[in-house]
Amino acid sequence: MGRIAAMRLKDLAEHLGLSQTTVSRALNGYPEVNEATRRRVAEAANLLGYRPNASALRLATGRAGAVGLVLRGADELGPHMSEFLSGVGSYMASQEIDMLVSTVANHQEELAAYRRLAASQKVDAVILHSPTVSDERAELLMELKIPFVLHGRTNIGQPVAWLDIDNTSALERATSHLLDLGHRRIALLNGVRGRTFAEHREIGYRAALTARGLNADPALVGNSAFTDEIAFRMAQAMLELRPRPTAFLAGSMMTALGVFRAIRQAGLHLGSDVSMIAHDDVFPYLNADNMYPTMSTTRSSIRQAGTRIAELIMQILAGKSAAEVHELWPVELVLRESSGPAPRTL
Amino acid sequence: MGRIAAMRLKDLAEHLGLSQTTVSRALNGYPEVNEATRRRVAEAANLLGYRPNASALRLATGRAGAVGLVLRGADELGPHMSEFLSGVGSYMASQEIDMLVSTVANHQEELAAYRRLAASQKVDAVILHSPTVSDERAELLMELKIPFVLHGRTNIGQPVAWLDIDNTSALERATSHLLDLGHRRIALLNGVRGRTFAEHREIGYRAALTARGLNADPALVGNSAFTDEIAFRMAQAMLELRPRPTAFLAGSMMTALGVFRAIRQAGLHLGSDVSMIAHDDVFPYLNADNMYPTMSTTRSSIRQAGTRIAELIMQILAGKSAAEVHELWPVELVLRESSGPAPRTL
DNA sequence: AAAGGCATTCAAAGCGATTTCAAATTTTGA
DNA sequence: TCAAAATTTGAAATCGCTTTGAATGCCTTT
Repeated sequence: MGRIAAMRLKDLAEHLGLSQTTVSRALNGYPEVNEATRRRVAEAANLLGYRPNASALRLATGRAGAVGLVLRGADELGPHMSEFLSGVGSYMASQEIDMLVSTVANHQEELAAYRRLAASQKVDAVILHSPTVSDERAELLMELKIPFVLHGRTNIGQPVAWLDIDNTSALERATSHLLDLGHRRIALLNGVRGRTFAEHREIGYRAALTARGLNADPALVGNSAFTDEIAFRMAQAMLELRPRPTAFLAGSMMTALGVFRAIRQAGLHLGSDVSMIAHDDVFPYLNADNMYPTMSTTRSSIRQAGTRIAELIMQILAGKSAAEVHELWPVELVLRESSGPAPRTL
Repeated sequence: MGRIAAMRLKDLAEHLGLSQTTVSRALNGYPEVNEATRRRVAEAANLLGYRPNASALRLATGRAGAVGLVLRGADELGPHMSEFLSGVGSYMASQEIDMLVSTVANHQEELAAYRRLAASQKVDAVILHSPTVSDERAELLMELKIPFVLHGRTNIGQPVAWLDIDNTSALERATSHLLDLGHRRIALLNGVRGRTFAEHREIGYRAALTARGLNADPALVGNSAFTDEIAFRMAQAMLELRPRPTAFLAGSMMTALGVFRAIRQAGLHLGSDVSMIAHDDVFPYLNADNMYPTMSTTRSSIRQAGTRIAELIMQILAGKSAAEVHELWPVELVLRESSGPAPRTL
């Protein structure tokens, strides 16, 4: 109610006995203003805590000073997303750009949300994530002419700015390593079907198998969201197969926790009876090095990706062409205790 | 660059052969407009995808249409926060209110961030979280006259709108239950010192002990952030004490994972050699029921709290007095396999 | 001494909405 | 039938900023 009336440019100008024009210019670093005046203005502004009204500034400049992020299902704001977000945020904060986070219930609503963002001009750009192989949202954003950077990759007609990690190569190397250790029945707990990253991972997995003349057993490939519970169930079922898998490729650390539990419940030992390599997005609160046994991982910091994507967004907004913004990050393979030689007997 | 020129009120008005005034009124449901015209306007607006420019609307109405959330450390955007946020978001989305998330490096920056939000009028209200017993940020927000709802409680001179869970009672009941089971050396892995919720939990813990004529052993009380790694180290150290603790109260599910690992590494069994009751904020991807053994918990959905706080914010903005907005939520005690009778011998 | 140039400053016109106040039209009532 | 009231519309002011174009004063230059 009794909101304090924030100081306006006009007030500041009157206080200084100057015109709004001059004060505005002084604060925004325009050259045509006397150095002495500029200092005087800056000092007063600082002292009185003046900051331009954001809405007015946006209206006048036409820039929203914000980037949007639409999350599907509200659950999508899980550990991956929050880690990614804080990466984005740490850079955006330094640029005084706001992050506008909205959540929607489903695909249709998501498309509607982008249309709304475009029409109401609330954001200058958008970060698009978890793309499918041919992503409708990306097409819509192109059509709406709202700049965006994609976290991941997709195949639509036009060039798109993106940053992705090399999932194919990561899984090919992880799988090859397990094959080197003598494993022949290797389970893949992958992300949901249709997502580009999941497809890429499966390609890498199959490539490694094929290179040894092996075929993937469909019973050993699961697609699902990355929660410990689903992973537990899938791993449990797979461990009941005969011959059972001797190794698991887990799509995330949450998945790894579930698999781990299934292994233990089956009375088996991780690292000897069964091996596991998990993908690690590097969560500060869940460290592969501190697990017991320590977890072998394919590792890539999703937070760093967020920070970099924020930088790329700024480049796009500065006029760089989307066709020139592509980054494919390599993924480390870090071997620890959870991956060992295949057991002699099953 | 070649941003598509979004349709303006003026364009829409011209298209309809009406004045901006009438169109604006028609869209905003003012009574003094002919029903036929209103329908015609609504139809055209819908067809042409018109939405008011957010900045202009905000400037004209003086309402920002957004609530702010400042996160300290960017790490603060961990699993708790993201779960809370998606609770907030799900309600805010239904009200067409944006969430403005910013991250800061430390306490000083956080205070500065609030001053900035106030001066630039980017938000109508703020959600304050993780308060200390006497929270400086709350005082600042009062001073800045920026409405807010606190997630947790604090003690400053003036009345503050808040929603909190009953941490004291939760820990008192959990501790009492362990005492009933015969445990006498019960470790408390609490949140960082100074935070209200951590103090409240310790009060509950001590109250239960005192009721049995026992004293808390300082060596069995740890204060830290809720990560599996720190919890692992603390639990490990405590398990080396003689006599060692026979039960743990874990502050979060992440903490529980670390304690669990320490127990296993010490060659002990959870549920028989050592008991544990963990606080569960209800993460969809980490379920106490699906752990092995299943985890006894004090449970309260942090997501639901977020949703409710969003509602409370809207009430505050609608003019409800902060003094009338207080909610203390009970916490469930859910007993599962991880808490059992104290072992006979140590 | 007049003119041109430079450094500063300012008045006023946007930006795209809402809202006040007045005008035009229709309806009502006597 | 005509004034008064009710209904419906519109012109213009306003929100707080940026930015254009003009104005001011002071040096130089010729």
